[in-house]
Amino acid sequence: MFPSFCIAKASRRPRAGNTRHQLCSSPPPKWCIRKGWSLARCSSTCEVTPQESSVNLKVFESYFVEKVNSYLLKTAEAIPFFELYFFMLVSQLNTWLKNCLTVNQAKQIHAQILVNNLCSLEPRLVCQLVFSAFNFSPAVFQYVQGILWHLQKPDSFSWSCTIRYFSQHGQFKEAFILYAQMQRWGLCPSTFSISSALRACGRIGYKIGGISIHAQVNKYESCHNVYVQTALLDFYAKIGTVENAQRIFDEMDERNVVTWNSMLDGYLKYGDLALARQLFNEMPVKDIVSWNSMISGYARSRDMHRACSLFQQMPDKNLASWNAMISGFVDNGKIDLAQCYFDTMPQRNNISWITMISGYSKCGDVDSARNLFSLMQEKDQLAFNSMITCYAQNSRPKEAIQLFDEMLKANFNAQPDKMTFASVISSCSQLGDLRFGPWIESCVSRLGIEMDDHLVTALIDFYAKSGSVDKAYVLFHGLYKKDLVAYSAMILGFGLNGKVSAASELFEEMLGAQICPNSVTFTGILTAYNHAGLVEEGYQCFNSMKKYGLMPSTDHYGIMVDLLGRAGRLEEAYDLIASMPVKPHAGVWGALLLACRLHDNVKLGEVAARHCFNLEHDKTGYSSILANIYASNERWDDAKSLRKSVKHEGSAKMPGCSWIESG
DNA sequence: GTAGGGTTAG
Repeated sequence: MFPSFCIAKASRRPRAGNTRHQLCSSPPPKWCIRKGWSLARCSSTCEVTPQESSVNLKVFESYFVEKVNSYLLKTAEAIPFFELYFFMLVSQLNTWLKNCLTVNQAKQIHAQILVNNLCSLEPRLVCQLVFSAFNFSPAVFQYVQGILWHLQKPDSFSWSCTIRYFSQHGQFKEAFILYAQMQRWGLCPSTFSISSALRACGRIGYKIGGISIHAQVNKYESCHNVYVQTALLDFYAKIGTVENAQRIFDEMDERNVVTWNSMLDGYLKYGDLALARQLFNEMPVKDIVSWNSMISGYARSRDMHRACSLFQQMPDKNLASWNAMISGFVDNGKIDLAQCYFDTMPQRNNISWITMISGYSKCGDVDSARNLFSLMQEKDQLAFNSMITCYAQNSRPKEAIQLFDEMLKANFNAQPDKMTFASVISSCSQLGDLRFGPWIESCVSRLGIEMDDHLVTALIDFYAKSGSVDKAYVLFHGLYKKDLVAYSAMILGFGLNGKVSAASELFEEMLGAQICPNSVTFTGILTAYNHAGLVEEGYQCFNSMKKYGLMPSTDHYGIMVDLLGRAGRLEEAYDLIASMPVKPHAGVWGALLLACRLHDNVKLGEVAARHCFNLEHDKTGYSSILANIYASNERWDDAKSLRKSVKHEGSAKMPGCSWIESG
């Protein structure tokens, strides 16, 4: 509970002769107790439940009550107690602020700040709110913004702190909005609000924002400040205009190691490794960041040899150095070496674990990923996200959703965010059950997740794959920016739902919007033609892939084989498989086998089935199709002996489970 | 105060 009574600055002089107010009358009053001497509990103004107990204040409070009662008339002795109480109250509020975790708690503490007229604590509250590790939902942002707007005294420091905190906690858009608003309040931005806002613009690639700040910087004296100049340099390096970064770098009177590092990072992002290495060699002082940046630069360009060499040469290594190496091995498909470094490193943090988990996820080793995840001591939001993503991307949607449930129950440090939902929604679309729709939407609104284009695209895929293509299209229309992924999802959605003309129109629209299709887009459009049985259009589309610099994948061949096969062009389908530059997987031969079943072709059916048998351990489905082909051709003996041999191998078909019976 | 290492959608 909050302290049982309120303290406020005396707003008017108390009436003379009233002993109750004698305490405040002389010397000139500083504070008085509003609710009288009985210290009766104020109508409970607040029910904050801070993490730390308020025992000290409570102890003091009872002591105070006792003292006040016994010294009721001895004004001079009561006042020091009273002031002390006030300071304790402030310190208690500070403690609570430190532990304030939710907007609700913040609102309650804020109410107490206002009621006690302790407005000097408001900036603290703002900073604490944004500094806390809890989720930065739009509600928090709005609340913080509200406090800043209504500060009794516009305070540049609170604004700057808030901008910096938002910028440091990945809330870049918010940081920039606050930066812009700050100036509407007539506050001159400090050098560190400028650099924070620039950082925010650089991170989200908000070019206009950063360039405006650059233009504005000249208005202030800050244009010669090394931090501001470094932030500007870094901004241009991040958005990829290295020439501008270079110009700022050249014109700087004073450079520190961060300036050099930012320039180095610019070269590395730009992909000019030789220039980066030259700068690295020229640096007057290298710190650990310089070494780490250079190592990850090499790792990103798949030069693990040079990365290793630098790693061995560097005078001091920190966690980031080891993590950069692990990440490099993971990105280069060397999970064993990554594991080796992971085992060797002197200390690990969550980044090390998460890098390994995502590494195993990328190579499809879900069990190893799960094993690492379960060994993690403190699972944070990103750890849950990486494991959920691992399940989602490795076709284990049920486990993804199960883990999401655990995450909701687990703890406060791991609240789902939009990245979590991207994978959760993806899992739901794999399950293709429309009933997940309302569940997703209620979770999203309950947790205050902002629906960005990324999430909406995942939802488009979900609704399209669950059969609600109209809803998907409505969402598609509402997208802020329709990108390649969104178009591909929608085209596939139309394709799966048999809307071939809509798919092909959308494909044209996408080309008109200068968006270059990739292999997923072609999967979508080919699926559409396949569903409609449009062989010629399919062929044309398949052949046009080269025009976009794309090699048809095994999946694309599979769709074409299916399309040709269903149309009865079995020989052609077989020739297409024979012409494949890569080895066809069982899906491709399976498509031909199915087509042979459809058209009762024993000769090709046997060939296709033989390939399927060689490629897949579980032969039951394929042999069942082949047996059916035999039966249709009245080759009862062959059908019988095939079924018998499969039974003999101990993998008898589970009754009613064959995917072919329904297909 | 600035910089480096990790998790999203088709």
